[in-house]
Amino acid sequence: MVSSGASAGSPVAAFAALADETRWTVLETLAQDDGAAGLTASVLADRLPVTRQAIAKHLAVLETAGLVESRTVGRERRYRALGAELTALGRRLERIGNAWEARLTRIARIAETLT
Amino acid sequence: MVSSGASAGSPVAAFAALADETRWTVLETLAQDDGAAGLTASVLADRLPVTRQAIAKHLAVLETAGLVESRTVGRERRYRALGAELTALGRRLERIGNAWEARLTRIARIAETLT
DNA sequence: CTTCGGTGCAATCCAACGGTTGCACAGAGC
DNA sequence: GCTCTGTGCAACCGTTGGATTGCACCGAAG
Repeated sequence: MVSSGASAGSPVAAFAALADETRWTVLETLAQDDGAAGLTASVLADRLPVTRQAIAKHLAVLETAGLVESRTVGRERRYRALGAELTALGRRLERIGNAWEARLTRIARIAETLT
Repeated sequence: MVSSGASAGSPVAAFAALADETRWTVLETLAQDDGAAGLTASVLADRLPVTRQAIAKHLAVLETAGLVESRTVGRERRYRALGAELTALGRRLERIGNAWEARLTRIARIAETLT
């Protein structure tokens, strides 16, 4: 499986998922309160000042972005934060930034040689 | 220097800046074609299928997020991509992801001990 | 001085997004 | 059986955001 993770294809979708304050709060709440069992949308809505449906939408976005995982227990759906995906995304950003910097310094060196 | 960089405060603003395809194209174009002189909004608009004003807005967003730097030459404004900021943001993401993972494994170990 | 190319500002348009409310459905517990 | 709680779907609303057009301004070149 490659296509659904945050480290796949264009990272823009993942960044869009991370570009919302409420979504970050959801992620952090999941990451902190996670007892490997996961939290339901209702529980999250109970702790955050937004409706359960809003939370559900955010969870859907996060799951599509691959930053969250869900498993259905009985009639309820528990969500877990996927820190590894976040890490992968971070490493990817780091690589891109380094590549740009490298190009800059290389050009600078060439310019220096020409002087 | 703390408030303007992409690595300051909440990273949400930086992610919002990175959550747009056109903005990424602008960034990549800057990073590739950069001859240390930088590119103007007009030049960018010439290469990308969007208006100069749209580019200007994107550049403003990117500069606010600290991902781009501008310097005024004559009557024109040249922009440079700041790869280092991107790298810093990436490292930050990496750290958060690792923290979440660490918490998970710690909880898992405790659960194992209880069994 | 006049002209031309690069910017900046403001108004406008439309799609996407976050959030809410309401309802309908499913499953565990009495 | 009935009830109560957790989900899911759909419609709706206000705001944000990407993009356009139009105009005014300023600086370098003729």
